[in-house]
Amino acid sequence: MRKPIFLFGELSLMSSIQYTKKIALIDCNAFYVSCERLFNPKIRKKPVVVLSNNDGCIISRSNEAKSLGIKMGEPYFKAKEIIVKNKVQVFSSNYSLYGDISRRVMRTLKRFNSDIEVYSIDEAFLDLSNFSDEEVENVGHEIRSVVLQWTGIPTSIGIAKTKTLSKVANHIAKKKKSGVTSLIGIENIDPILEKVEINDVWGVGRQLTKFFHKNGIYNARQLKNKSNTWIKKNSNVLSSRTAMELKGISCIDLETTSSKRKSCVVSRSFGKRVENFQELKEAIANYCLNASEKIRSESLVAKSITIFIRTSPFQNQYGYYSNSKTIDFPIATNNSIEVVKAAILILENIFKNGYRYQKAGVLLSNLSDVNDAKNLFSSERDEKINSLMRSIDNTNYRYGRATLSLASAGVHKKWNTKKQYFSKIDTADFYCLPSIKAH
DNA sequence: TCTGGGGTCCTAGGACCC
DNA sequence: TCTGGGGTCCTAGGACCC
Repeated sequence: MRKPIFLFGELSLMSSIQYTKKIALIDCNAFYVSCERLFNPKIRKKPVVVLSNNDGCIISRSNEAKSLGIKMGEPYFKAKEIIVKNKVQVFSSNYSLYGDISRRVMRTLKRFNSDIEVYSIDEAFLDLSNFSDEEVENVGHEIRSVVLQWTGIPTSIGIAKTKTLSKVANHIAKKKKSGVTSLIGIENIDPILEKVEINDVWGVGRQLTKFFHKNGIYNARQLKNKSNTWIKKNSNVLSSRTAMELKGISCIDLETTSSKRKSCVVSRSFGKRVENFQELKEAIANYCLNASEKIRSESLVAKSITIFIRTSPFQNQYGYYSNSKTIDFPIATNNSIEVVKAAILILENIFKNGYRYQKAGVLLSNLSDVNDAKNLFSSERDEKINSLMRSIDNTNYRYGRATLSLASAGVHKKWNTKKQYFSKIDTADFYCLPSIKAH
């Protein structure tokens, strides 16, 4: 839950009774690259990049790769020349590895305070309000060295009074060798905020940057000092929140309890363009199996399903087509068979012949807890299907995904994602343990 | 030839109602 | 022929995040 934004009168009242919060943002440096390096010491000092699914874009870069001018999010084929010339090590992404290392990092952080918000796979906010102004920076250094020692992952840590300011602090920490920056106890942070470009502020994306530039706001200090009335009138409540947070007034709370998700998407770009209906159907069926399994594992059921398909937005010579459709299930479900059935029905509806499809996906939405969703109509048949789903899940958990599947999901999977540079490291696999040769 | 995937929240505008 | 105004709810799409 977010706190309301304080209006003028309340402001002085609130600040007089509010104790100073201290929020740390811990961010893993070049996280995916760091994970690959853990298991491959030879690439420690070398330029390394990790690619997105389908080996499409560059989504993680080591410092050495950054200084070669390789950009975040850049398509791989565009950077290939620099990569080859400089012998940059390239990896396809290995999300189960990164997820596993991430959990280890978060577990380590929890030892410092259980009030933690795991914000993303490589970031967490930690409440350090219990420490004094004087000691909090040292605590940051302590966290950093313990995480490095226990997990091998280097981090940057920013500490400040609000989440947005701790993001700013983190941004500064990234450029420092010590890797830790605290803005706690600094009377006037304007000179610091002045050096932070407006597009580097958390919550300010491309569109807002354009808007702020048009209105003469180029850095974080300028936004901070802009009147709240002006911001609310000319922008929106989110910008207003950001500005308040820059002023040191916390508007975005730490969310320490993980809430249930509201939607679940599984979508992929194809390794090869797909033109025929049968293959598209197989792909969609596979995504449905993944999505249903995922929500089953979280005890959720979906009321709605959306299917979308599209051709490449970058290659218009073949004609662009994109379409999606949503339908509701009669009764909320997480049953793979029902989900696949509904999906194919939609696909038949939106599929058009003669296009080279590049991507497709399924979205399960209007999710609710399976126990809340139990209704009067559940029958013996439902129980049987549920127990079938459970045994499929258990089998697949034990013997690997796709051990049990549906016929509609196909076997050839010509459309499957490209993963040319996969590191094949599996932390749950005995055979992936580094070996030590005995004499 | 080759351009990721998975989320959340906000808002404008349409549908509907009285 | 002339055809209100205001409220609520829902949804699609946009913007943002990593």
